[in-house]
Amino acid sequence: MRNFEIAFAFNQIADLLEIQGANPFRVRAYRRAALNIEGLADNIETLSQQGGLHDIPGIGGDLASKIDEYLRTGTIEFHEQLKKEVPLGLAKIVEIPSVGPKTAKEIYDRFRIETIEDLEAICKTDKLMGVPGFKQKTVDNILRGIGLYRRRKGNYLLGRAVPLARELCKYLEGCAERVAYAGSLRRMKEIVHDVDILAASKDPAQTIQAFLTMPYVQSVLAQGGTKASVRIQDDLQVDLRVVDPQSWGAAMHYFTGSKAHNIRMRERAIKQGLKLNEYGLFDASEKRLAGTEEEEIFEKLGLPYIPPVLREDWGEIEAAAEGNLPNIVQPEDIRGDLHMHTTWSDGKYSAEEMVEASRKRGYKYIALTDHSKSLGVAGGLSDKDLMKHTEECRALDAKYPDIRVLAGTEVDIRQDGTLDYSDELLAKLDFVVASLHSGFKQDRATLTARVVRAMQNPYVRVIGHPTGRLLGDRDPYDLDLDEVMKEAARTRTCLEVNSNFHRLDLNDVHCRKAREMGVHVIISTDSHSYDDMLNLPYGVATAQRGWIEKDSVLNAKPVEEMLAFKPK
DNA sequence: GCCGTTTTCGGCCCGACTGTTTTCAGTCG
Repeated sequence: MRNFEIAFAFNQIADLLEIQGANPFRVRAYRRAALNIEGLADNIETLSQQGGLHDIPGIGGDLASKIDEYLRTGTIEFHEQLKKEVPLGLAKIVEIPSVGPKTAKEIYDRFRIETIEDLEAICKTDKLMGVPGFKQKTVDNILRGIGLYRRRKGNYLLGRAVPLARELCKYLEGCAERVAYAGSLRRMKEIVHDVDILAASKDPAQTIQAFLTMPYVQSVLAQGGTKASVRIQDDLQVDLRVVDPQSWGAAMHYFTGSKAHNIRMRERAIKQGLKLNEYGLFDASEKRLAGTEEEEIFEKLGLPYIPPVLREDWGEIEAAAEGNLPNIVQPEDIRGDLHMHTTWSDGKYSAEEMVEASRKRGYKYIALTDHSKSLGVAGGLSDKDLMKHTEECRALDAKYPDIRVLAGTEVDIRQDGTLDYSDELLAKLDFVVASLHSGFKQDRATLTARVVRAMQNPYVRVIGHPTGRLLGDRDPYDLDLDEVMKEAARTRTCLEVNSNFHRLDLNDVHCRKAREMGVHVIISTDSHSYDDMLNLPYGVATAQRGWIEKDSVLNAKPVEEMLAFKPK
């Protein structure tokens, strides 16, 4: 997919234009286009060939021709021109918190600094102090921003941020009427850069004081009458905003975002002669029409409630207006976990222990899918052990009538695309997941062919963690997902949404694509321990962000129906 | 640069905090 390349180019154009002091609305146009291209489920090349670029919101004649230019030539002349006019290093410098385009340009014009290192060096001299508008505090802030920028590589994974945010909210509960986290965390994005907490309080000063003195706080970054920012352990920034209880709903909506979604909602309000801000929804005479509850805002704007996971301006407002919001899968729809490991391979707990843990969670069925023989490091099962494993699954199934225990495997797709067990063996199992665990560096065609071949096996029901990425650690394999999804739809092979928050694989954008291509998914935890089982909500949220409906989630179906969904 | 219930020009979301300023620009979300 060239989508990300083009989105990157547009974002960079926006940065460079901003530094040049271009029309801010023009800058915003590039940003918006980049955002929409990133969130696109379709391959932009295909879209371009079909003449469908204009259907992307924010893409008009000019940007469409720039996209075509990029697809044709690999560059955009305007982009190249800008890069000659503005040093690229300045675009990096603008990413430093507290350094915006104006500051960057000012410093560049005076000192010709082009890198973050240059900037740091000059901050450590007293040269900046002579510049109008620059004093010690400004310089200190830039230095602090540089430090923050460098550490930002440790982006916070969703699965780490959620428990932390819950803890912080709990801490503040005694000091406000209502407390909740908002922002990208509430939208359940896979990576968050900060935590936004909202509090409703009649005494904001007291709430803010409590926030600033929490035991987790390392330093205070900003504080005012209604908002404050702190840094807590591991350099995570936490922002608190305090509003009057009657504005709770409006503020929740506002601070949940996304920004693009908010802008669209405000535009919708304006068209109805109303004004929407974080305090409420108001008519022309400033009369408050809604604001205490989030639901009221949608209602007064003539929309059904849009869940936070959908608020990305990926078409949800249009869908809501037409009554076509997807009936997204819910955590309670999940009837069983179809990807789990035990001590037979590299799991921490025995098969029986995993069965009991699953019963406690109320699952109706599970598949114990230990690794196959090639995966020596993970204690993959020999042919003989696989049969013993199957016997134990059958025995457990008989012992616990309230849960169906399926004998399964996570079979390796070998480097040549064959599977690690013979069809004869696989035929004896109830549930087969096939995954890549080796040969990640193979070229696109080879990797794609491996997965396609695996899907053509009549026993393979699921491809596990299809893209192989590890957030922050390993890029996805170079796979032609278009091809994979086409074959998945044709062979009725499911793709996994792996709930491990280091993976979330498929991701939200892929899920959206799967939905559009009619591919079924399973949402599973790939549990190696009890703790891993708690990750399910992250997988569900990822599917939700991809508009996946209950009907296309294999493990939301009753067991017989699930088993009857056989691959072709 | 996009876009249209104020439609092909002239708008474009809106408010808080900081640091530098005596009234505001820059940055951020």
